[in-house]
Amino acid sequence: MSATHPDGTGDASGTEGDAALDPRQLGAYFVLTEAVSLLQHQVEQQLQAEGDLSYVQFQLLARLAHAPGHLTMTQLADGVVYSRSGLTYQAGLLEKAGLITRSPSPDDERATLVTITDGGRALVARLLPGHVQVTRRMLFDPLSDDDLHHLGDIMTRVRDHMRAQPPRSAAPRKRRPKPPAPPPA
Amino acid sequence: MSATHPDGTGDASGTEGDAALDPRQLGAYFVLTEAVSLLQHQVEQQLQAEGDLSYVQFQLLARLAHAPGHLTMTQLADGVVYSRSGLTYQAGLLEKAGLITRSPSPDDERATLVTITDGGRALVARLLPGHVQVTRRMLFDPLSDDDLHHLGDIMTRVRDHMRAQPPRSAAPRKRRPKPPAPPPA
DNA sequence: TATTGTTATACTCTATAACTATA
DNA sequence: TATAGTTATAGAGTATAACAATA
Repeated sequence: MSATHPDGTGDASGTEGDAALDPRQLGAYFVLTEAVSLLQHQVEQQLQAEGDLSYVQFQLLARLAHAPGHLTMTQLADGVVYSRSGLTYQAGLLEKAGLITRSPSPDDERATLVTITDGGRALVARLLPGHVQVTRRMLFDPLSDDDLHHLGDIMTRVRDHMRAQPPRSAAPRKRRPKPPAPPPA
Repeated sequence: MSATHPDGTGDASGTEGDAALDPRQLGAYFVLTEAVSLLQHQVEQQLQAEGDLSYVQFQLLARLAHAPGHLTMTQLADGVVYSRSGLTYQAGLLEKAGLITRSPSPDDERATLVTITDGGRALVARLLPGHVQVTRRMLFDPLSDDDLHHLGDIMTRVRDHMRAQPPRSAAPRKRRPKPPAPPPA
């Protein structure tokens, strides 16, 4: 976190070739993220309080509960974004809690099949009403049927658009290469 | 979280006393959180790559940049949700990076006034175009003017509704009380 | 006594790289 | 060689509680 070149040149405004967001877009963006952040916070509170689960853990369980059969680790990770090791960590916790089981796949010996247990299903079932209640109270109470329709429609298009986006080479700088330190002795 | 279908277990539906979400609401909710999660991830990547800032840090700086004068720690924390100590931690990082300064308030000797430095403003200015570009590419490209209007309107109402919500006593269980261990000897 | 902010500490989570084993 | 998953480890972030200073 370095304030690289703090040269005070006001280069924020649209002189860069790429058009900037207009105020309405910026406003919509800010209010969207703010609202979702508030919602997420409440949801996390509820899941933690009633089920001792983090949001990610709930997502993983819900995903498994909705899936037809088993999922491999990779399939399970897909869409929950983070690294393999992160999933291994969470799966370890969930397995220790008796909410899922892991077993080798018969099709591909490298793969691990993840299965939700009855306990896992029960927990999801137990948490879902409260989850839904929070969501409704926070998100849907102020919305009309028409709003709901619009919101679902809009965000579906946005989501599909996002999913279709290529990984985008536009990541200009890699974190920091960090030369490998020579091993001692 | 595939937005689409509700769920096979059926235990979400209204047998609990409180009305459950209907499939369309559930779908809208899932797709909303999924889309925002994807967006946030991209935004975080960009801020990290181009400015070595976390999203929270950027939010804090942006908040300061927009504020008329100084903000106290408490004012700054408000809306970014987390604990005082968390803010102190982040403020420490930002101050060390020369992006903000902290000074005692003349009005209230207990309070600390946070001020964004020129370097901080410059950094925000430098990051904003890319930030905006990611946001536009991910969020606004697939949206019409009409969509944008609806989205802003809807989420503003949602946000206001959320902000107006009382802290809600409905937090049934506190984390875990954990009895204080008696100090040894 | 209540409030503002800091500190100390413990814990959770995520990411990177090295590793094993299968394909 | 590439892929699936795990492990080790390090780092960032957050929360809790105890604390000091001020209102």
